[in-house]
Amino acid sequence: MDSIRMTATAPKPVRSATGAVTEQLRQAIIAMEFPPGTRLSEGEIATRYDVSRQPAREALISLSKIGLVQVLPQRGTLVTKISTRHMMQVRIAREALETAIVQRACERFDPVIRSSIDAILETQERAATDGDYLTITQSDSQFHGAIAAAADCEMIWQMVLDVKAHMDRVRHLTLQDRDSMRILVRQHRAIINAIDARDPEQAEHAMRTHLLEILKDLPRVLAERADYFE
Amino acid sequence: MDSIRMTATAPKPVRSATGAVTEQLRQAIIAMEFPPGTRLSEGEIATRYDVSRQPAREALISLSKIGLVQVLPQRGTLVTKISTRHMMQVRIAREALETAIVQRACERFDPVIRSSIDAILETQERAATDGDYLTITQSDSQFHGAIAAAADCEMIWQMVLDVKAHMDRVRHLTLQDRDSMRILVRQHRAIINAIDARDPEQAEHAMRTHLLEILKDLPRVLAERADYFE
DNA sequence: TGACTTGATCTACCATACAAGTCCATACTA
DNA sequence: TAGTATGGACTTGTATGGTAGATCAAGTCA
Repeated sequence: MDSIRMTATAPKPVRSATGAVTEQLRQAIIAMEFPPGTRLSEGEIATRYDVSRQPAREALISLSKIGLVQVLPQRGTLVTKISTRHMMQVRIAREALETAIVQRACERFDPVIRSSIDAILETQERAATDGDYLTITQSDSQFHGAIAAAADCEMIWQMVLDVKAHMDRVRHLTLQDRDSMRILVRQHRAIINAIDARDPEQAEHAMRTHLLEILKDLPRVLAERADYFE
Repeated sequence: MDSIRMTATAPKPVRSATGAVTEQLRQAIIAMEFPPGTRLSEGEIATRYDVSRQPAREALISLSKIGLVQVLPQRGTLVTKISTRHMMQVRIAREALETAIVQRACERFDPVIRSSIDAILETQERAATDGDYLTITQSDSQFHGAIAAAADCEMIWQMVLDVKAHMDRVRHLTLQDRDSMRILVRQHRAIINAIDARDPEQAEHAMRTHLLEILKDLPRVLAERADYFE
């Protein structure tokens, strides 16, 4: 399990309190531990993660830049509700960035990183048959990140990570069955095959359909959990 | 002059010390008031803008997220040098995002905002003949922002603003002559014409050539000011 | 009754003090 | 002289006190 941390997407361990709180809080929000609309506060976060108010504050500011929380001056901080209008832009942005990445990947693709991708796909294959949701999501991020790294687009990948957080939050609401996991792995293979063949149009198309798949359950979630939306 | 603040791209006035310092520092870095490699420090910024260390610190953190400065823990903070590798990704990212915006603009374009764009173009026309660099850059940002707003892509525009900061810094180094200003206005007209005609391919093409123009002087700058690069 | 005032109690924001790591010049030692 | 400690002057990171603004409920006056 620890070997996957050697891939290009492995985040460097954060030693600072601010970084630690930011990361934990980010994951907690994505995992719906703090549902949309939840009222947070610097002091609350501080005591929860056993740090002072300052790191807690800076963590909230960081997440507000991404758009996961909303800081209302002198009033409070709350977890942003999901907005279909916002999700539309998130989808467009991620699609634009990641299709650009795979197109560049068809021109320039680091062979060393390429060889490491097969292992990621195998991990996904096993996780799909096992129905292992956690491993699927983690290795999915690794897959996309590895492609970006191989295409020398790591700065763009950082941008993708920010918008991806919103999609991950929605995805966490859609209960993943084995079928959709298998579809995901198949789509991943289609993407990497197109890159291997240096076919930009095919790669772009494969990536686009893959990303479209992620949000196809959004209307259902909207109907079921209207309180999470605005 | 104040009427232009009514357009969609006008940032809401920041009353907080952190916001004010962030904005001033950002513009100062873009204007090369702090050249790449300059060593900053929280205390230094604090005294310069007459605030305490805390707002200065948070401003530096914000700019480090964009990539304009680099915070080295316990060591210092410096203005990031220009990297051709980084600028390549900046160009790809902005191209991807803004072509996506104009494509969406061909499907959906707010007529009220559309009508305000003509005034922006006229302002640019005057500024180009006058050789007014400041007005050109300001209204350029307004033009792109207005298109994003009309296409209901304001969240994507925020992302563009971040990467645009890097391109603006390079652009500030290339002394703008009247000819290139006129080219800029002509390209803007080509973009808006394509959107008016609801021609996605043409709009994308026009935007792409326009953005390509901005960085065409990058090699010359690299040769002249190698100390700004890494 | 209804509009307004007031005050208690939240909040984020800012200022300041302290802690800990880094760098560098200087002094010391072999 | 070359190498190594060492102490001080930086830096960012963290903790905490205090302030202004927002909210809301209770009270007051018409």
